[in-house]
Amino acid sequence: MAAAELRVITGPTAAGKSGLALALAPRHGATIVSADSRQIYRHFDIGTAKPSAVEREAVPHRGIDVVEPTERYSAARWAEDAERWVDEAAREGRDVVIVGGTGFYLRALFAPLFAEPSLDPDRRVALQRELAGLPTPELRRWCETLDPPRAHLGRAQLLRAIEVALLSGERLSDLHARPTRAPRFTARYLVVDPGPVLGDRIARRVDEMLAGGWVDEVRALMRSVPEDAPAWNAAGYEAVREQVRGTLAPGAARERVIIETRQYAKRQRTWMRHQLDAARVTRIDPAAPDAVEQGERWWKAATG
RNA sequence: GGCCAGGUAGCUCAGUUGGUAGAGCAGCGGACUGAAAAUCCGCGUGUCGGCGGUUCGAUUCCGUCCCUGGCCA
Repeated sequence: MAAAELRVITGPTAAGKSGLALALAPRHGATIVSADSRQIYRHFDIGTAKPSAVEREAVPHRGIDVVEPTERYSAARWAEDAERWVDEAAREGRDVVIVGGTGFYLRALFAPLFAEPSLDPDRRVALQRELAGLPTPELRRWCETLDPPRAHLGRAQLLRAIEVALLSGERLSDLHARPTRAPRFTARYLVVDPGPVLGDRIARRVDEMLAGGWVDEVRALMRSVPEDAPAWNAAGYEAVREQVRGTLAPGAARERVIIETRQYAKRQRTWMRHQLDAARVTRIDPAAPDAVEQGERWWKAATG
């Protein structure tokens, strides 16, 4: 069976992906499937810019509020869930559009990850505890002997490479080289990016979040969610936590959040520039007066 | 107006006993296979406030002017 083509609206954070999707999806009776590693978490609403209740009322959404903040989610899991959401929509006779800026999640769906060997959970926890205390250069040295091709990567990747090598006896880089199952879907991307004004849009959105009660949201979450829960791992949340703790002045926290968000947007652009198949990408400036019409044309265009 | 402290990278500052300068942050580029809003890697020429003077050579010393902050009038 040939892989079906899915529409994907992506682009850096705060570019206006969601707004465009919300304009296009209802016209075609489509369900929005979110590809966003932070909106996955329940209760982290304002700072992750989740669509509002009204917007979710107007258009069915999947991929939002999927797990608790303490749970570790993953690209592989999202890809699995996303396939299910797409299938569900198909059964309901609905079209689907994937919307989100987590590039790694998109890749996991359109280029399936390798089949992970089973790793003993107990040994894994013990090993993780041991490795957590080691400085990054030390981990890098370990990786240089255990799995050299991965040794140039970041701490999170080093930990994983060491873990897999020690627990499975196989190198992650070797596992990656094995053939994976064929993707069920191919992507047609609409990359939403307003260009140089993105920085201003980010600042404006941060101010809206702050005005919308983000600090109160964080204060409440600090009471109910453990300090090291995975969900905290989102741009800006740490700065707001510091503001709540009183170790960072509100103005400084706002600046910090804006800077971190811009840096995140920059990383997304780098990813999209190099990792997305350019032949499948249509770019769009959300500020163009005919942006929705352009989106409409993209929606209807059939490729290959 | 007087005295004092400063004016060095976009920002905060270090430094040069005279041989034209370097950190952090920001910014830019890049990596990325179950934590990805994460995790990492690379990139530092800037009239050293202006103008004169001394000197082979001044960002550094001297003079003067301008600007900023503080104190005194």
